Amino acid sequence: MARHPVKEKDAIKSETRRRLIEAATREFASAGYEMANINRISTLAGFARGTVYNYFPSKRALLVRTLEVHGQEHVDYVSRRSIEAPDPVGRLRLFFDAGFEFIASRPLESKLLLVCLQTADSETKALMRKIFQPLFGLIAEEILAPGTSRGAFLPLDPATTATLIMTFYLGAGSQVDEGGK
Amino acid sequence: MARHPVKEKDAIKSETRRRLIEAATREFASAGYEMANINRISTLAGFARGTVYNYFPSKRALLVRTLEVHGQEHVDYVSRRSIEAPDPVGRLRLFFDAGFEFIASRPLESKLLLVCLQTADSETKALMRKIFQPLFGLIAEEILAPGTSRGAFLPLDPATTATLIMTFYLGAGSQVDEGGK
Amino acid sequence: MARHPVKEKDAIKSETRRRLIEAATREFASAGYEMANINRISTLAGFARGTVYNYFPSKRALLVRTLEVHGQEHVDYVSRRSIEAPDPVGRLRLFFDAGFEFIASRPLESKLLLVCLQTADSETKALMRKIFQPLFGLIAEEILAPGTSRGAFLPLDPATTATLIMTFYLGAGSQVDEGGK
Amino acid sequence: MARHPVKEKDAIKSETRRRLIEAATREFASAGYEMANINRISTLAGFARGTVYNYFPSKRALLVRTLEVHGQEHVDYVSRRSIEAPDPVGRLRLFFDAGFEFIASRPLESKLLLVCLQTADSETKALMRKIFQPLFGLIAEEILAPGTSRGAFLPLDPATTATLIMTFYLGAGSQVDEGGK
DNA sequence: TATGAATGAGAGTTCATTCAT
DNA sequence: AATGAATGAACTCTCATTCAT
Repeated sequence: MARHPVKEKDAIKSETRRRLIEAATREFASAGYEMANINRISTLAGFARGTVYNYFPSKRALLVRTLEVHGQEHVDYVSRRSIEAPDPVGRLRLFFDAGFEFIASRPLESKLLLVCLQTADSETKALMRKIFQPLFGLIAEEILAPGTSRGAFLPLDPATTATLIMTFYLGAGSQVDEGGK
Repeated sequence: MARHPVKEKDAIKSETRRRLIEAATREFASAGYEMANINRISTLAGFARGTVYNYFPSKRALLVRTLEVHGQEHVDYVSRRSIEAPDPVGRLRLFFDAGFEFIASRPLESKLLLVCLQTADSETKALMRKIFQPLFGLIAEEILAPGTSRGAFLPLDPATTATLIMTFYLGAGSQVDEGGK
Repeated sequence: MARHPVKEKDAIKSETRRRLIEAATREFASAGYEMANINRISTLAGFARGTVYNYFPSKRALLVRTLEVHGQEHVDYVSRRSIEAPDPVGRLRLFFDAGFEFIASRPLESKLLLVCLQTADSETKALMRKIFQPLFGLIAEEILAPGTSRGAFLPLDPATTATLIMTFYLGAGSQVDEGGK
Repeated sequence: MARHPVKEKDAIKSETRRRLIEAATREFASAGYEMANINRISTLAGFARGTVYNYFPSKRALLVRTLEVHGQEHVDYVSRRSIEAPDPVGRLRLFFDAGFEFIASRPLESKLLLVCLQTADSETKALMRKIFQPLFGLIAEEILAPGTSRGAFLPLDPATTATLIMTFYLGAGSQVDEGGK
C-alpha cells in the first residue's frame, strides 16, 4: 500500500495540474496554439518538460483542457450575472456588463479565450463554438424570447439575433482586451 | 548584352513577385502564418522552393509584403469610396458599404487581412495596426470632425469614437467573412 | 522487531520477484525488448512503476533474469528427459520430443525464448548462446559421443554436428511456435 | 527552367537514395528496426539528419523500401538459379545452393533479411511474408508439382511441403549467417 | 517495502533556409 | 533568374529511471 494517503497524492496531482494549466493559459494566450512551446509551459510551471505528459497526453489536449476550464468559468459567470435582472432589457445590459467585468477581473484568461476565438485553426474554432454555445442559448431563451413576448424587443428570429449580439459581444471584448479598457 | 531592356526585365521580376504574393495570400489566408508552408506557396505559384528566397528574404518578409499590398488596396478602396459622399453621415455609410463591397469582391484577400488582424502574434498585430492606421485618420478627420462641427454627430472624443467604429467595422467584417454573407 | 522471520520475508520478496518475472515474460514475449514497457510490466504484475527497480536495477537486468529463469527451465527439462533413454538414438529422439513438449506445455515462456533467440540485439544474443550452451554439451557428450563409439552415428565432428542439430531444433521450434502446432 | 538537365538531377537523387538505402541496410541489419537510429543512418550515408526525410517519409518507409530492394534481389537470384536445373531434384538442390551463395556473396543484405524475418514486430513480419511469397510459389509449382508427377517426390500436400522446405531454408540461412559459414 | 510524481535524454519528424549549379 | 538537394535547429512526445515519502 502507499505510504501517503490517497488524499495527499490527489492534492499533489491537483496542484500540479493547476500550475500546468495556469502556465498553459499564459503561454497559449500570448503565443497562440501553434507558436506555444511545451518546454516553455513546463518551465513556467516549474517542472521539467516531460511532466506535462504525465498529466496531458498531448499539447492539443492541454489546450483543450485549458480552454474548457476558463471557458466554463466565463460562461458560468456571465450566465449567473445576466439572470439577476428580472426583465429582458436588464438582462441584456447585465450580459454585456458581466462580459466586461470578466475581462477586467481575469485579463489573462480572457485573452486566451479571445485569441482562441480568433484563431485560423478550425479544430480550435469548433471547440470554442461548443464552449460558448450556452451563451447563445442564454440570449435566445432567457433574454430574447421573454423580451419579444413582452414587446420589449422587435420580433426578429431569435437565433439570428443571438448571433448578432454575440458578434458585438465578442468583437467588443476583443477591443477591450487590447487596450486593457 | 541583355536581351530585354531593363523595363521588361523588371516586369518579368514583377510578374514573379505578383504570382508569389498571390500564392502567399491563398496560403496565409487558409493556414495562418505558423502553419503556412513555404514549399506549398512556391508550388502554388508554379516555382521551385528556392525561388521565394530570390524575392523575399524570409517567410516573415513575404507575409509582411503580402499584407502591405492587400492592406493598402483595402484602405485605398475604402478611403476613396468614403469621401465620394459630401456629408459626414453619407461618408460613414459609404465607409461601411465599401468595407462590405471589398470583402464581397475580394474574399481571399479579405480573409487574409482578417486572419492577420486576429492573430495572437504581436509582430503581425503591430503591422496590421500600422496598415489600418489611415482608416482611423479617415474617420476622425473626414467624417467625425466635420460631422461634429455641423452638429450631425454628438461631440465625443474623435479618437475614441474612431476606435469604436473600427471595432464594429472589423468585428462585422469578421462575421461577414465567416458566413460568406 | 521483525514480525516475520527472515525466511518468510524472503518468501514475500520472492513472491514479488516471481510476479514481476511472470509479467516480464508476458511483455517481453509479445513486444520484444525494445518495445517492452516497464510500466506495463509493473501494472501487469500488480505493482506500481517504481517497484520493479527495487528488484532489478534496469530493464535489461530484468530481461536477463527472466531469460535465465526460463532458459534454465527449458534446458533442465530437455536434459533430464533426454537421458532417460539408454541409447544415443533414443536420446536424440527424446531431445526433440522434449523440446516440443516444453513448447506445448509452456507456450509463453517458449515464445519469449524464441523471440530472444531471434533478436538482432547482440547483447541478448550472447546471453542466449550462454543459456543454451548446455544443450550443445548434452548433444556432443551424451548423445553423439556414445552414438559414434557404438557405431550408431557416422563419425562426424561432434561440435559441428551438435550445431547442426541445434539449428534444426531451434528452427523447428520457431515454426512450431508460429502455427501453434 | 533548370540549369541542370533533368537527367543529372535524377542521377544525384538516385545516388543519394542508393547511399541512404545502403546505410539503412547496415543499420537495420545490425540493430533491428526499433534500435536503428535515423541519425546514425544519415551520418553513415554522409548526410545530415533531415536528408533522409527528403527521400523517405518515415523510418518505417525507409525500412520497407530497403527490404523490398534486397528481398527482390534475393528472390530473383534464387528463382533464376533454381530453374537452371531441368529436373525437380536438381532444382531443389540449386534452390538451397543459391540461398547459400546469396548469403556468402551479400552477407550484409542477407543479415538484414534474416533479422527482419525473425523480428517480433508483426508489421515487418507481414512485409517479409509478402516479399518471400514468390519462393513458396517457386517451390510448389516449379519443384514439387513436377517432382510429384514424375514420382521423384512422395505425394504430399505441396503447400505444406513448401512451408517445410522454407523453414529449413530460412533456419539454415540464419545459422550460416551467424558463423559466416 | 512500495509508491508514483518528477525527470530529462533521446527519439522521429518538420520545414525555413542556404547555395552550388 | 531559377532550381532543388541538402541542412540542422527546433519541435512534440516517450519512457527508463530516480527518489522523497
